[in-house]
Amino acid sequence: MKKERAEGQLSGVKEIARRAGVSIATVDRVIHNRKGVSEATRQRINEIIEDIGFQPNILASRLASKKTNRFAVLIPNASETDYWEAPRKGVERAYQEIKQYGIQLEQFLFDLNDKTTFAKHATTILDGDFDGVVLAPSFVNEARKFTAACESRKIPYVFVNSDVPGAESLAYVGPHLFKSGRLAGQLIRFGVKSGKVLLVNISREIDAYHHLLRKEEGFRSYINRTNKKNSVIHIEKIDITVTNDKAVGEAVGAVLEAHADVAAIFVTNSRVRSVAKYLRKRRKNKLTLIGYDLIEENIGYLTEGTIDFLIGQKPEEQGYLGLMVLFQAVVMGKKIDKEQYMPIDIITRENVEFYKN
Amino acid sequence: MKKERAEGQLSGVKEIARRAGVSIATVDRVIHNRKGVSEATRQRINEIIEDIGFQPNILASRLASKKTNRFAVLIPNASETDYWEAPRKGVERAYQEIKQYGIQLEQFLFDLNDKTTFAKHATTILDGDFDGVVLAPSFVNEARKFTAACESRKIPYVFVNSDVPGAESLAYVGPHLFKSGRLAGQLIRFGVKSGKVLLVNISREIDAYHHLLRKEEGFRSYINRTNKKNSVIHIEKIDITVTNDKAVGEAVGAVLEAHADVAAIFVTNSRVRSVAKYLRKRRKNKLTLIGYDLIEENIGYLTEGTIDFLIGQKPEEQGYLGLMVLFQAVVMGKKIDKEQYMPIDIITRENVEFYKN
DNA sequence: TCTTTTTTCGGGTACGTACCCGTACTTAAA
DNA sequence: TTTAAGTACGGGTACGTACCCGAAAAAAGA
Repeated sequence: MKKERAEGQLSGVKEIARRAGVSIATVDRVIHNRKGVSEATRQRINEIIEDIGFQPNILASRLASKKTNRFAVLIPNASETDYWEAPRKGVERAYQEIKQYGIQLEQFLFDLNDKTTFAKHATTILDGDFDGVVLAPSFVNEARKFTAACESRKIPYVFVNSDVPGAESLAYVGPHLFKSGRLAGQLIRFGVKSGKVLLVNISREIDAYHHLLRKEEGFRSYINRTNKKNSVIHIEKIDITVTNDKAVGEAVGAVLEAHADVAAIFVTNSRVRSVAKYLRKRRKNKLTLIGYDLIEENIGYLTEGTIDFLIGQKPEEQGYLGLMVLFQAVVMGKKIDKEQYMPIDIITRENVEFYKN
Repeated sequence: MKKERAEGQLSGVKEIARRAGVSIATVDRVIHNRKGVSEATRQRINEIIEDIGFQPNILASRLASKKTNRFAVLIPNASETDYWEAPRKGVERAYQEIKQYGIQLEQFLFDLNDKTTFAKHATTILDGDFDGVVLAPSFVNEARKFTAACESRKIPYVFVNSDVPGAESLAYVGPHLFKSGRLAGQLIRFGVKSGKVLLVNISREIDAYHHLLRKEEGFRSYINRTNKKNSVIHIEKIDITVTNDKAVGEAVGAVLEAHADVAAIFVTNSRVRSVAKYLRKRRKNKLTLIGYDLIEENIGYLTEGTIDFLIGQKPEEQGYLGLMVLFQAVVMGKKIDKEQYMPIDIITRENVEFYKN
């Protein structure tokens, strides 16, 4: 523990002021692009800043300016599946790290079964004088409206979990959906050399823009591209919009009876648990089963062997990074990569413990 | 952007002082356990601190106390394999984040082929008045000596990449070696139903404590446990201590000729590239090949299909977390989990791009 | 030339905490 | 009782930056 910080006299506004022969206040004006400085001195000071590579002391800066930034988070609540608990945790963790910089956070959780809750919260946020928003655009049209309003109010926003192409978001933090579908294809082919594979989409509403479909495209892309003469996999597919376990079981069961040679099943989201439940009851554990997300039920089926692979999308990390990106951009003025893809984790019984929570 | 930070008057030493009817200086003495305060007032103040849940403003604190902490990093240089470039990057990234808190960092890179360079740097560090060390205990005995010296000097240290059981380290940040071996076993079995599997250790010196052996144990544990009557995998094994490509190729080739029914090869570290090079030349691409680490050459073989799986250990994250853990413990006074296992990433051609660098 | 307005700048205080220094008060020694 | 040696505490300044306010200088108007 030394005293006398090394850079003490070399950097800092004081040194700049000294070199430029002006006061600290003037330097400060230049740094913050405020008016009241002649063009000549402004340039002189800027040169010196460039010269010594001035980096403002964020601690002192945030301390002196009692600025408070308000950020909003708009994501689904965790009632339907507990998937969204993880991003919440990540957001919370990020918040704990940055709140000492004078950040205030408000969380708005909407109901995945009720678009109007999204819209309602969106309005509240727009009226709430926020400096940035992290949101999951689960309802594409509603999200479009909201982000358009943000843009006109110059409120930066960050997408997490799924993207809305064309929007002027600060960044997207989430998985590359197409590629994660391809990965599922590769995993299937590693264990299944030929035969039929069943692809299952389970979601209350599946419209043309639904992100499940992009995973499906990726999956088909891989399987079709790697079909060789001595190794052909054929894809069967069903969309299931009634999402309770019973309905899912019946739907899947029907296909399996019609196609006895199905060797593997790929479920495009965390609902894989419903399929696992069915397979387990029918003792069809030999089927390779692949799905998404480390929710508790899925982990159970993975551990006991019904599910072979889960694909993880780092949900907590998404929440964490989503808020951090906003912070870095708005408070620290850093440039941000617009696309921040999460690693697509392959999770098995043997490594699941290191990915939990 | 609001002014008037919300907590302004509610927390802070000033408020504590007001409530206790003492001066700020006295409160400060209590907070830092300095002497010069009567037991009565000390208790009164501590109660108030508890009461309002006082959390010191780290910004102001670090600003006011011009304390500088010096940390040292002692890891291999990146000459032998470029694996160690990643932890370096991680350390650097952590440093960029914390240097504004008055942290100084010195990096010492030793030669993996020369124990004496480790020892030499160790001495320098011990003489250097550091407040903490992050080290990779590549040479177990030398590391033991060093950490013992650190303990007697009360210098906290953190292990990265591999652990030294029994040491009083602040934490271990790295993979769970045994479990990562098990994972390799599972991946192999997913593609290979029965036959022989070749396990290859490649390292200049392989003593009883070598961490490669713990991966081997994990691998054997999985394979043996899952051997069933209709699906038996037999493990062949070689240790290779001459590490150039040619020697490795010859050694592996000899085994493959002797055992024509080897269906898969598991290399316990990043040297898998040497085996891949051999297999590729001999056009034995149908063999399943699994190894470790996302170094450039390995990625090449993974992409073209010679290597099927790489197991990643998040090397950059290890460096990042290693330094961060030290920072959190020494500067922020946080309690640290002694075991910080990295996720064991399964990497294939299809998801490798999201794990790079 | 003398005002008035505008531009340009410096002094000084504040942010929340750390810590030096000085003082009043207590206790023990003379 | 006087003196010395603590003990308990408060005042005040500093850290590096932000920003208010007022003053000097320059420009514009008269």
